[in-house]
Amino acid sequence: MLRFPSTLSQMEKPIVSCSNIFTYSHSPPKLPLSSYIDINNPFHCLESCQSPRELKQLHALTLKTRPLQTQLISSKILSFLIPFSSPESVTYARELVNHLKPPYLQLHFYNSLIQALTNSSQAIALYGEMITKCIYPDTYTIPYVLKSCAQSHALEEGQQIHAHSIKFGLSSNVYVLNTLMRLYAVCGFTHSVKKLFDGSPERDLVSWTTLIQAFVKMGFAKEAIQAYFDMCRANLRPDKRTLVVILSACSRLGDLSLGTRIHENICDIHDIYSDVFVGNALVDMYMKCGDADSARKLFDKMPVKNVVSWNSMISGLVQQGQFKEALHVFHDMQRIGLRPDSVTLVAVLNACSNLGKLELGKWVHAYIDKNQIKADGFVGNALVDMYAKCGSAEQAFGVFQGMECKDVFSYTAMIVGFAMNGEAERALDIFAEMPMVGTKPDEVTFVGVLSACSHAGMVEEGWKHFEDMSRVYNLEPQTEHYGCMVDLLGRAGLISEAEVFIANMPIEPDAFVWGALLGACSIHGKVELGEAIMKKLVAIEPVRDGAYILMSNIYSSANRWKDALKLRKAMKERKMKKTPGCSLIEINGVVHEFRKGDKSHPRNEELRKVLGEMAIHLQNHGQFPTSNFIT
DNA sequence: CAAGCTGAGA
Repeated sequence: MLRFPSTLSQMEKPIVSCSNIFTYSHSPPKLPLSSYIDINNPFHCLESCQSPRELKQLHALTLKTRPLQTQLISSKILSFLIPFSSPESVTYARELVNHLKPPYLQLHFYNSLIQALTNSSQAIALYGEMITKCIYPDTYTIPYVLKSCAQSHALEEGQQIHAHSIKFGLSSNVYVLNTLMRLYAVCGFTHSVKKLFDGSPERDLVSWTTLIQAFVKMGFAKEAIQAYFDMCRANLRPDKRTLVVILSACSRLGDLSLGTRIHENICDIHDIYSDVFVGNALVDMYMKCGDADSARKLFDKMPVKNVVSWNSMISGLVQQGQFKEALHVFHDMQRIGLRPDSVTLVAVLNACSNLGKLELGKWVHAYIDKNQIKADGFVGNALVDMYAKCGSAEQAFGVFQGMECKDVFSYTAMIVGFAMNGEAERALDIFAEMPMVGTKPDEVTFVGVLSACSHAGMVEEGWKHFEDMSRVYNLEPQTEHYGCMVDLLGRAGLISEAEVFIANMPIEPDAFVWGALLGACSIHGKVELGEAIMKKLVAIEPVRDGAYILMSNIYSSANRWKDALKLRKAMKERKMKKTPGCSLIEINGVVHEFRKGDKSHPRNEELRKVLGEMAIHLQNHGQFPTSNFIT
């Protein structure tokens, strides 16, 4: 006998008075209950039930009037409930299934319920109960439950179900194949996906799409493209979903010509502008391949745009270093009244970091608080980075402390942030916390750590961390790390140590490393060594101006004006232009940009007067600017 | 008896 305590108490009340479930709309209201019920067939009232409560009343009533038919009744009610997918009806149905026994308990009840529960992690448990009751899966059960496994990354359960699919002879079904492939794809087992695909007698477009997707997800973009061509060769035409996946492979490869080719193909086959997913994938592809103009053109032509379309534009521009343009697009987005989501805000914060737009960054922070967006993960990390790069290490630290789940990126942002703002000690304190919370530093973290040591002149400490990289953390130092070490040694005046260090490098020193040593020569006035490094640097990257400038500064400080002039001339002959020195400051929301030699600022005269006074003030206190202070 | 698998942006 079923027990539904709340329902029973409901049932004791006069049911007629509380609803119209047993009546038809034209029925007179106040007749006794018995006159509405067809005693021979109480189930024909089912369709008039309008709420779970009414259904429970009918259920209770039928159980009372027909105590010998509880199983039949429950299964009838269940059949009626199945098409409704509201949470209440699912809960009720799940309870009914618990009490049913074969032959009333049918496979399709489980199938429907498992499907309805795919998002709730109960699907797997229900599948287990089904097996316990000796009801065995068919080609519908397996895909539903596997979908749930894939969603919750339940690899072990998924593998057991994989075994079931073989045991019950279902593994040649293409839906079973596709969902199995999906399971292994989300768990990162690309090899298993490929093996399943290759071993299957039947594949459809979904199988190909899933295979390509698996390759893309794990960064095998070339294999993804290869599979795409294989698919075309097998005479299958891509659909919208395949195209989205293959376009993202082009994005990752940065292969503009392939991406453009696929774009042209799409125009032949589909009306692409009707699908916002394809449009977004195209915008993203053009952006990641460096063609911002084509991306913009496509974006403008899209008849339907959503927040992802805007985000693709904004983050694409940020990635290309077009920060001001990115903020322009963001303001357009606000003008049309589209609400930014966390992805938008991350991109905007990134632009703020690079432009020093502290005010806008603060606005984003306020927006995040006001809209109860969690300042965790990407958003939290972007906030920390923004405050740090805008010079507010304290506020960066505030956000950092408030974050519930800090990952490597959070720690790295904070360490680099403190290092950049001259707080080497605090940077190293944060670094020391990492082992305590079990977060493993990565290569970038060490760039922060080493540069902190470098700026604070902590030679010993720097050496220790550099050695720990490979010894403790199993990280191979890259040229950036060698560059930091050269910088650390060089700044501290240990130039010959730095030279030995470079000579012993296991990898080829690049411009970054030689540049650091040249910088040290510039600080310590080492002309001959500088000249030797200069030659190497020009050989590695002849178009960059940095080496020329540094070297010419070395000549100038050694009063070798002729040599300095010669270098400047050589630059002119090679048509190299010096990248002008540039600084930004934001006051009351307006960014003021100053380039070397630029006199265009409206308050230029005043600024120069103040700078002159500051120079005199500094000199009176024994500080002498090393180069032209006023330019 | 009813039903399924695959898509975008940090």
